[in-house]
Amino acid sequence: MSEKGTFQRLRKQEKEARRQIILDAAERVFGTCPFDKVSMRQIAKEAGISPAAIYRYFPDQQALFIESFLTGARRLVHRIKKIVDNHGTPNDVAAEVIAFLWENDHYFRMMTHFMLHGEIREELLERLNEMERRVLDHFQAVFRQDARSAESRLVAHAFFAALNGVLITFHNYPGRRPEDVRRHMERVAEVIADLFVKGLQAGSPVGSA
Amino acid sequence: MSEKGTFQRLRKQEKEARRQIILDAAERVFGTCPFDKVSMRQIAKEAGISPAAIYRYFPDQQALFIESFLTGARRLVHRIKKIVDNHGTPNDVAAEVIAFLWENDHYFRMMTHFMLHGEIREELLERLNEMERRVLDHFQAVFRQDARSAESRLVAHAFFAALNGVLITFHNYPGRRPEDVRRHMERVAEVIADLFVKGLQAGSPVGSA
DNA sequence: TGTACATCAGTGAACGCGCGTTCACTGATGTAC
DNA sequence: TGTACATCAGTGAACGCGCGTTCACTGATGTAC
Repeated sequence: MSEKGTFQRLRKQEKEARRQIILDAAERVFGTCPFDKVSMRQIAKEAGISPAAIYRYFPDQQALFIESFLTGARRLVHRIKKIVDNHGTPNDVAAEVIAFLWENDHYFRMMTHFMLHGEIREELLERLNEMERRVLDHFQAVFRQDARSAESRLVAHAFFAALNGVLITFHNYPGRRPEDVRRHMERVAEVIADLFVKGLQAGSPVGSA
Repeated sequence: MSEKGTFQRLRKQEKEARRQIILDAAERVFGTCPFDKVSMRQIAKEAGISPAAIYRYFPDQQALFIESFLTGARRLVHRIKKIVDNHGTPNDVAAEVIAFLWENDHYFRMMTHFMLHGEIREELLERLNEMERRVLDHFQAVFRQDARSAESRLVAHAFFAALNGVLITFHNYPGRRPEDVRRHMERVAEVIADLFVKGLQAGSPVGSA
């Protein structure tokens, strides 16, 4: 009985390991190919299996993509948390977000994809939301406002949105070399972080004259 | 000779009118169908012609889409200009941008599409850039900064990016009714406009301690 | 005025492509008696 | 230990779809003599 249990556990672990191989392959493909060009066939090829085999491990493409995205998002959240814990500034956080999503463009692409092209299954959406909430918690903390005030949450929302906007707006900045685009993003993000800090020092964010 | 010229001019006008019919049809299709689902076949159907006929008036899909986008963008720029000319505030501008791009979702979709999924032909890109420059000019003006300072231009960039970010980030805000989403966007945009104004009053946007 | 030709808008069908996903099947391994 | 059966990973080919675009063609109108 206990041996049988062990066997089953082992097989489950092996299955999990193979699942991870697919995720890793997906990761690599995302790294070399624009997100919206990535296909199940490509991922299968990179993983060394047939496309049909993927469906033993993931119900469909959406589940696989979101799983892959969450892996990266967890890494980013972890980095943000470290900065906030070490008494970093909003500008430090902004720089980290820009850097991470610049260097891991596919996560950024997936994020905007999920934000814009809805139709995400309820249970997957919940996992995305949970991630967003964690980001917002950290953003709220870095501004050192009263964490329970609704306005402070709104500021976190605004900061999150603004940083996303920077990444999107200048993504295809025409006629610039990539390093110039990145530098521009960093500067704009810095302006935003700076204005947020100064604006918050000046008074309650909304309504007070 | 002069009659011949008139004839040719008339025919050119007629051709232009038919071109406009296609653009209007595209506009209507965009209004009822998510941007990335719109096809040449659909537009042709709405215009009452065959898909092949479209190619007499536009070299390809990209040219048609960008032309359609520019029509809407021109309208938005015009509204922004009016607000700035009438001494509106950044918050007024923010509200207008959110309202317009909320109500004309397809323009917003196209904008993000162009920003993210590059590969736009040089000559069309230039027309998009020109539009962006006009928006930035007005943004710069509404903050009443020194219009020639590089920092003031950077603030305009930041404001533009932040507003885009608001529209994208909360576009699919889960489990909310559309009017709640819109209200949320308005509030977040208000926070941003407010923090920008207060932050600018507090001092030079970047670098000054 | 009549005729031969050129121009051009527009059509229907097809091309070629790539995609996510499914299906019938193989072959290996584990399980029960 | 041997045998019949169950389980399951994985495959190759195909399904069904929709897309942007092209092509050979029609038919109407304008033009030249």
